[in-house]
Amino acid sequence: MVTIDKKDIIKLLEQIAIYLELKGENPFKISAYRKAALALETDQRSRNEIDDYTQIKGIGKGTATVIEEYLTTGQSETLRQLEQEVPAGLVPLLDLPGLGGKKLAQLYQELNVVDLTSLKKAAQAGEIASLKGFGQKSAEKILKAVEEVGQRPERLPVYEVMPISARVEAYLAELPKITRFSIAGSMRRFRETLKDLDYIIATDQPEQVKDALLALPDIKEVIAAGQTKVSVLLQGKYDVSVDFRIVTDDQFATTLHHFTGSKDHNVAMRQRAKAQGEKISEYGVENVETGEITTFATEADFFKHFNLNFIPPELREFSGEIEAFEQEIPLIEQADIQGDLHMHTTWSDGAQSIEEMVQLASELSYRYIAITDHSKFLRVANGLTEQRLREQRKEIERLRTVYPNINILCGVEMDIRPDGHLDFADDFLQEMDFVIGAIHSSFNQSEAEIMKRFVHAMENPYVKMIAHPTGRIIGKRSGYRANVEQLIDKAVETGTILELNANPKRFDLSADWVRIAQDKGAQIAINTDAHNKATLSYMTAGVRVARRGWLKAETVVNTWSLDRLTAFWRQKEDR
DNA sequence: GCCGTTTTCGGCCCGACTGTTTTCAGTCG
Repeated sequence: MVTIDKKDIIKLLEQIAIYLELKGENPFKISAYRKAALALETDQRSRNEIDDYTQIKGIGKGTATVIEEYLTTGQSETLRQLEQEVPAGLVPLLDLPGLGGKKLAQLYQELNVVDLTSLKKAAQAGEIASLKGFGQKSAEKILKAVEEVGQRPERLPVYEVMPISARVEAYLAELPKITRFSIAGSMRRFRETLKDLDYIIATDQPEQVKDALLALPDIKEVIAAGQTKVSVLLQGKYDVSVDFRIVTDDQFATTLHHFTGSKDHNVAMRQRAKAQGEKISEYGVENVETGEITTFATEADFFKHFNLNFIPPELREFSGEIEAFEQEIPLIEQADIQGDLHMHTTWSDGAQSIEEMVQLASELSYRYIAITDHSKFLRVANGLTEQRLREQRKEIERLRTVYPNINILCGVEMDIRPDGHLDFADDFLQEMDFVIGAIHSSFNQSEAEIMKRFVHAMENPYVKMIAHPTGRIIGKRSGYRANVEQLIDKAVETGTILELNANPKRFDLSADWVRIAQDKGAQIAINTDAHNKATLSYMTAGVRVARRGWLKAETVVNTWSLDRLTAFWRQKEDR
């Protein structure tokens, strides 16, 4: 018997929605299935804790029947029927720009398009342009889309897009006709992966701004150039589409909110507005009765209008933020950070000397840092032996006298070896100020083997933190088979800190996990894992991920004083 | 398909842009 979990149910409902879309079904029916899937996702309970699905708002009798059938038989008659009516090959075609359910249904019915190959054939044969509702331009667009398929991943990791975003922002900052501007969309919410970039621009000279935007360097294609919206494709390692919304200054706050999203957050906000007789659009809040439109100077004022505190963009994912921010919730901020507990130097695989790292950390006004080079097992990274770590301590002691304003900890990022043994014995570990446990080998082990390694490390009184707990690289590899839930429980039990690695390629633990970790009472450290000068500044990105995970400063140990931190460590040793 | 102390029927979030139209549908965010 195959076990079906909540994710499987969510997938089923989404799958049904996709097929209904391709059938050209009533859009509200389609969105009802999507809403049901979302309602399940938002519900904190696991499958076994839910007995009556109709109790969940958004799930009625119909959907509940579909779910029950799926749970008892492992099949869904609804989905099976749809699969018979609609060729499966059409599903991925929904991702092509300009093609939605209705147009695909038409292509299927009139040209017998069933998959990418047949779509390509129809496009190349010039059959599309003569269809009703299509034309020369849409035929060309489809052909182009078909040929470009697979050339770019659908979503790009945020680290690929950050430099492009920085370039666009530098360009906007120089434009004279702009009153103010802001990043919006999923970049402002700081999601791990993005589809495009969005900017909101306030100006009273929209025509000039539009022309200036169309003069951006590296434009590969202009997708839209309307009165309030300019959309371009920027050429780079990956092509990234960038949308600009041009509005007046009084519309800025509501437009910014609207295009920051997320979509689900916006829907929920509009429902809240509706309940008080108002309608939200990007241009303001309309009183339904009088038609009067209210605008706001800032987003904070906008939220205040709905009796809410300012909801940080990072939290606008429809995961409880609207109700929660009826109260004030202080999240961690960059300014709370007192130090960085994970960084490398030329002693192992870093690019900077210890002294350079100390200088840079001083410039960031940190109170303390830990120098944590790799340990001897990691030969490829020039890992340090006991002997070399003792030599490194001498150098650190020398620097302590040169830089009295910052505390420098003698640390090590110690390997947890494949068999679970730690790279150093306890009597050496107790010489160190700070020991990190980390996995850098045998990524393919089973979950049980990986967890055995972690548990053994966490049970050691001298291992104070686990670095990059899942080992993932966003968009590249999924990491080792860590059971994060179990890891968090063990961290709470043993008083071991879990790392939020601020490297944008890692962000490991992820926002979702640190949120759970905080709820369970675990302590988190946000560390850059810097290997050179530039990457010490990853802290800003790490803090934003922490905010996405609703972290308060209190949860994050590197907002604490060094005294409090060492007292916390002592507790673990005294257990 | 879901929902409801204004409704068990008739709404469902809202608007811009494009392309194919001659007043609008489809797509997108």
